[in-house]
Amino acid sequence: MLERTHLAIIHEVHRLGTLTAAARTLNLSQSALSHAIRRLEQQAGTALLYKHGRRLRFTEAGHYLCGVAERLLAQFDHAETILGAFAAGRKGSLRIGVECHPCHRWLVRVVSPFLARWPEVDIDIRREFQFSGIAALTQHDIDMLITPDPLGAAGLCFTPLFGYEMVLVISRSHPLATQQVARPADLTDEILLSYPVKDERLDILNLFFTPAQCRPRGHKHVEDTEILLRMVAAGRGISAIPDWLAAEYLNELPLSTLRLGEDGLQKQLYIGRRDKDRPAPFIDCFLEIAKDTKPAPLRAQGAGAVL
Amino acid sequence: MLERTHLAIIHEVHRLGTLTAAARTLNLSQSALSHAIRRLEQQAGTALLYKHGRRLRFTEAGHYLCGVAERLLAQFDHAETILGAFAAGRKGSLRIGVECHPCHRWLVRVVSPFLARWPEVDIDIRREFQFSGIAALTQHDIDMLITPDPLGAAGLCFTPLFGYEMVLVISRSHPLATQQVARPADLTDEILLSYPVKDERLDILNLFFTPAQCRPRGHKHVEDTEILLRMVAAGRGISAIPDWLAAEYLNELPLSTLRLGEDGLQKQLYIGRRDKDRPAPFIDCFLEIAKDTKPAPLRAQGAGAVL
DNA sequence: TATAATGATGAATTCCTTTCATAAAACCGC
DNA sequence: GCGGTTTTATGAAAGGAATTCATCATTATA
Repeated sequence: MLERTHLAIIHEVHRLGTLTAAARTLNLSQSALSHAIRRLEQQAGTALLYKHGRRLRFTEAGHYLCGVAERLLAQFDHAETILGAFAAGRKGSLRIGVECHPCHRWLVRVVSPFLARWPEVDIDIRREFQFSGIAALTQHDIDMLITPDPLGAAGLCFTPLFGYEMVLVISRSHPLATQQVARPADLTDEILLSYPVKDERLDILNLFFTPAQCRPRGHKHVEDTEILLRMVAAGRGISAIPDWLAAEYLNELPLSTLRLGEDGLQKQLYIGRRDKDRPAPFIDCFLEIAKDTKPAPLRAQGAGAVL
Repeated sequence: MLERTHLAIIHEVHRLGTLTAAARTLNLSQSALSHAIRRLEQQAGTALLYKHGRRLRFTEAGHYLCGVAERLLAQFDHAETILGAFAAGRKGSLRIGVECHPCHRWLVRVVSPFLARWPEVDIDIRREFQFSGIAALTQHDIDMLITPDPLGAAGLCFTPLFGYEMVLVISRSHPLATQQVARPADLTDEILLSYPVKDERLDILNLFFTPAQCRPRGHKHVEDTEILLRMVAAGRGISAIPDWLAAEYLNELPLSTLRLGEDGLQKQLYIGRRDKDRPAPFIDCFLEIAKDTKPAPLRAQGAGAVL
């Protein structure tokens, strides 16, 4: 069977002209090369070299193999280089799952410096999971998960990123706009606008309405943050979004924010990864950048601010 | 060092999903594969596979290597196929030396069916030799030599192709045109036209003039057969060419042919090749076709015919 | 929960590669 | 032409790396 060694021998003999010289550069004995070539010729069933004087010349088959060697050896070398890059953790790809719809704007601010720092690492961001983000992480479908719900799972670990408060956003012309705090009972006539996520993953339902045993009058899904907030501003519904996200839009749209209940709906964003992973350096780096990246140019503090 | 074996293992594991199955198709034990992968991982410094349940999954580096394997293994396979073609003698090239200028027209009639029969064999025809055709053959510069002068040389063998007669061609309006036989003394006032070949290789000098201790008045070289014969027809000189070649032109040009001396100048064309060569089948095939190809549509028999 | 399937591991073995020693051939300078 | 040098070829011995064997650990399946 044709092996890389054979190609290397053929190549060096071609380059240097003699077995002896090739043997030197390959750190082998001349005899070893002679035997190796002989074996290869026997297996191939055709001569590759023949003696011309006391030098060697290539037969046609030998010349052909020489060309093969040149191409394949280069590919082997390249493969080993890349593999080395993997080993050093320089190259790879980071598949990031995001279970936090409004995080997109924050995420791009993390990704940009990361991409500059790790030019050979590709980033892939996924929002859709067959089961859950946790499962995707466990099954190696993604490498990191950004989520506000660090559900315990064996082999995973979560690092807190930053805390934030989910706030109610309503049109500035809404009757409640003058209040500081919203109570579930105040909102039973409203239409809730949310990202297209299952109900059980919506904190405003889980932690606000359901405990109070009431629901909004209706519930619609809206994909895009900007459109969602414009609908809210137009009085078409209410929504709950992170405070820092609301802050970004308070300038542009006639919105008001209210605290959800007396204590507010406090959340924390986590970044999760597999425990056992040999820590690729760029994963740690991503984590560092993520931790250092504040959620947004936070111009409003907490809920109730209008600016 | 990354070897073909590693690629094969990676590839089969990817294809079949388990070490055990891959080991079966590779005729190795499961243990062998496990060890091999382990070694490779250690050398590469990065994991390639990891256990998921009781199956194996590829890390990113593993996936990368998988792609490399697919590409490289295909190239190895292809190289071995080609090498097999060389071994079977289907592929190669035939460098044919020709020491017989007028043979060109005959040669193309041999080469055409040969090329059809051996689509993977290239033919290269050479007329110029640094020393002699024999030397070129001995030194592997050519693989076959077509020559009328089979000079003995160690390691070469010659096969006779066909006999022919060198005949004198003169203009049909030449005073000698009515004669059957030319004698050297008749031609001492003539200009000899010949192919650009050294004098010692010209039979008409060696075997006709020189034995009679006389020479033509002049001697000019002409490269092209057609031009040479047109010059002869125009009375600008005389020449000696094979009878079968003359026969081709007797229709078209006002030429006459005369026998050179009482017995004519009888020649034989040979094809020579190296003795020791592992007989590539296409060399034998070329020889067969050459033997079966008569020199030309021979419409005139012998010298003296005019048609 | 017992059973089957799969991978991992350490030690022993086998097989292939390499080396060593030497011969043979070819070139070089005298 | 003849030693001296350079180069390849070869057979036997040595060395080392890949493979196997036997076994354990883990996970899925019935």
